[in-house]
Amino acid sequence: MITHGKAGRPRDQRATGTILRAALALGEELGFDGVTIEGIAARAGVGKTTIYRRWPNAWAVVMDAFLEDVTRIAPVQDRATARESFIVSMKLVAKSFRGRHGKILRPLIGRAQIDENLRKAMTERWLMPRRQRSREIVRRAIGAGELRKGLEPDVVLDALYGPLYHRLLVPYGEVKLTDGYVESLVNMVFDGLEPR
Amino acid sequence: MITHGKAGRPRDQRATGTILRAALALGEELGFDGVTIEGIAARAGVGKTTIYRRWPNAWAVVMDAFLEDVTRIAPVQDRATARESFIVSMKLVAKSFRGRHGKILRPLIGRAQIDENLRKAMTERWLMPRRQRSREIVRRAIGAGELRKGLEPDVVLDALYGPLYHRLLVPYGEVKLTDGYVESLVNMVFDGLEPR
Amino acid sequence: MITHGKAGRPRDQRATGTILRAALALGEELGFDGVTIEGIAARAGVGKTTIYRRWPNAWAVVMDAFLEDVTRIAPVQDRATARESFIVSMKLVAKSFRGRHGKILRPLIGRAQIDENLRKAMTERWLMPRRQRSREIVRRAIGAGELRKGLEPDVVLDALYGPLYHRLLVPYGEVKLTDGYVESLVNMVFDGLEPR
Amino acid sequence: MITHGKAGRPRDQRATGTILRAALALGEELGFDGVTIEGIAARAGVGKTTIYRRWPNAWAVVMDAFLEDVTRIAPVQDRATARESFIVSMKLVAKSFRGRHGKILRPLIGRAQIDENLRKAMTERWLMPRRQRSREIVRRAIGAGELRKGLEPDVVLDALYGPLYHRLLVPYGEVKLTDGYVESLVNMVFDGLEPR
DNA sequence: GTATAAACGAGACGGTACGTCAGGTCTTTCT
DNA sequence: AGAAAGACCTGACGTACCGTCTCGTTTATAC
Repeated sequence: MITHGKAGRPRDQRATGTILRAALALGEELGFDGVTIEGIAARAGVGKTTIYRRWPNAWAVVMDAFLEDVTRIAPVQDRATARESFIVSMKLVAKSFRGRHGKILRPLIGRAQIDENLRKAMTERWLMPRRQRSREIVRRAIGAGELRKGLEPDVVLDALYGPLYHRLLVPYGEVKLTDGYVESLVNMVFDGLEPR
Repeated sequence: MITHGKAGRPRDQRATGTILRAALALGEELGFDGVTIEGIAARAGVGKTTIYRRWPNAWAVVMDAFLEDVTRIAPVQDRATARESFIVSMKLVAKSFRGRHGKILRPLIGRAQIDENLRKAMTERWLMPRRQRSREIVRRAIGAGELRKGLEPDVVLDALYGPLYHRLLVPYGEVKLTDGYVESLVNMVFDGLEPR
Repeated sequence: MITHGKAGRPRDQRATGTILRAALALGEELGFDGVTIEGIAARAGVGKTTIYRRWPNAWAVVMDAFLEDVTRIAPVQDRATARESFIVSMKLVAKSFRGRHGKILRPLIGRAQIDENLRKAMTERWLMPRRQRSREIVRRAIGAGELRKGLEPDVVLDALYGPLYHRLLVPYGEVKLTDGYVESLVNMVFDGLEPR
Repeated sequence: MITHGKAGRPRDQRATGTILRAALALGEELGFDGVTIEGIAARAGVGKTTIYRRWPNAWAVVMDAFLEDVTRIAPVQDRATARESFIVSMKLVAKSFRGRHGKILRPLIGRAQIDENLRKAMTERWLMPRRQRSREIVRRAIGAGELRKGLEPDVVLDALYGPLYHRLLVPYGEVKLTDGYVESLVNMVFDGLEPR
């Protein structure tokens, strides 16, 4: 009497989408700490159990809603030179930080400081893949002689992307993530601080 | 008949300390999202009103408890050269991130993404003063010819400190904030990525 | 092409029995208010729909399980005199109250105070038939001169059986339904309270 | 430092009353199994905790609401003879069964079959006191020669009151608790079933 | 030295959301 | 077409904290 995982009513795929959209809408209206399982359920016209069957808590829903479309926004760009690749890629990232995604991302990374599962999801489904491809660009540029031999790709990437996240997350003033900022940042890191 | 704010029983100064210590203890035991006004009150043997009279919510208590001793930990160091100053200062910061303060700081910065008052407190009472002094070091180094003319101090500081906070907050892997990392990071940024 | 009520898979008759047994078992383990359609289904290894196809709710299942065997337990006894008939019959009833059936009957009558369908089922399938036969015994005894003329059979039966149910259901102390109690009760009612 | 059970804000006595009244009102509107802590709280304009602080569940509230005024309704009456005392007392009981209290009492006794605390409350706060006084009447009547020597008061009371509860709780037909019924019942029990 | 005033601990108050359970219905696949 | 499995929406459960509000008590300044 083998029931090979097919018995029973299948999960309603439309419900999943409705829930994700409701979560984002609520977050944008009330702020993401105001997102509540009960709120999502009411907004999506869905029972609470239907949500709990898919996610363990409200933040996990928001994270999924975010990851759903973040991947196609701001993908890592590959250009002729590393310098150019990073300027283009990072301008895309800065743009998404300035816009709708920044509004979601800040609370999400914030919450991830406390919620280990959230942290893991963010790492595996978003950041690691980006890192991978970026590391490749650095390695190729080293091989091609564009970048100094002996550089550690991860340190390089920290030096480039670190400041972006720093400005997003760490509140030391009112500085903005403009395209100009990205350009002068990348150039500065490529050229070094000292006079030649 | 003006009673110039001196009438009535004065606030118990010992209670303030007890509350702060209780908040930290609870945070370290349960995680900082498990810190609750009721929990602190019970732990400190204090009424809830006594806490609400001093702080608006539990995170504000934790923030105060943190700021209380963070200032004397890892103050900005000033050495003969900017490169040296940053290496020393940032090693202190890295050390505090690796230890007890990192455990508190991560949740706090996390929560500050959502709580505007927390963000403001952190900026004004901790980050801005540090920035100020660091900016001065950069400016002096430019004047002394150690650093390239025309550099914007804030971009420089982002390039140096950004990666540190990035590794603390953004989960892309298991890299650690060692002293060696700080050294190679600072040197890399000072020297630039390209071969000379 | 008429398929007159024979089409499709026939109901599994064994399932009916399994369900009834599961309901009783659960009731005896958890108390009868802990009996749940989901619980019965899980215990009987049966889908919830299979139960809903046969009964409207959990109490109806329990009622059926009870009525299944209550009829053959404690049937109304007919002896030479009414007094004897009632002593024997009521001792049987008292015995069943003291035992397993009392454990089920109390919650059932309790629930019947609220659930009109339960009340109806209990009346029609259990109590009315007994009443009928008991009334006959009373009427015959009146005709035979054993009982006073002009007595209303229903009042007589209330006076005899009422105390039994009273002790079962109404909690005024710790009195027990012993055989001795039945005997002295019946004799007292037959003889009257006043000295002759 | 003795805090003699007086510390803290005292319970709001008006809330207690509002809750009890809300519980009864809901019960009469929806039926007593439809009475819910959430419903009572909403109706009374009170937080759920305020109810849970006083009672463990909805039935306990209903029981308290019932007991509140049941004591002054239908108190045990004492007349010249036992026969008269019981006729008057039981007519009062029958009347209350026919009216508002019967509507509440049936579900309550019903639920008490399942809920041991309810059973206990009903016994101690309502039934036992009545029993006590009724027993006294029986004993006095025995002493005065109105009743046969050697009668057990509890069996006598069962024979008198049992039928009343029987008709209230056990569904064998549509017989009503009229004054006439009470009279013929009491007389029958006093006189006995057999012709003299 | 007696008011007056504020802080204190305790704990009740009306709320919101939690995560769970069961209800009764509906939708699959299997027999 | 019935059965099992299991998803669906609904509604109530009992709990935890929220931030506010009495209480009675304590501790200080002001008159």
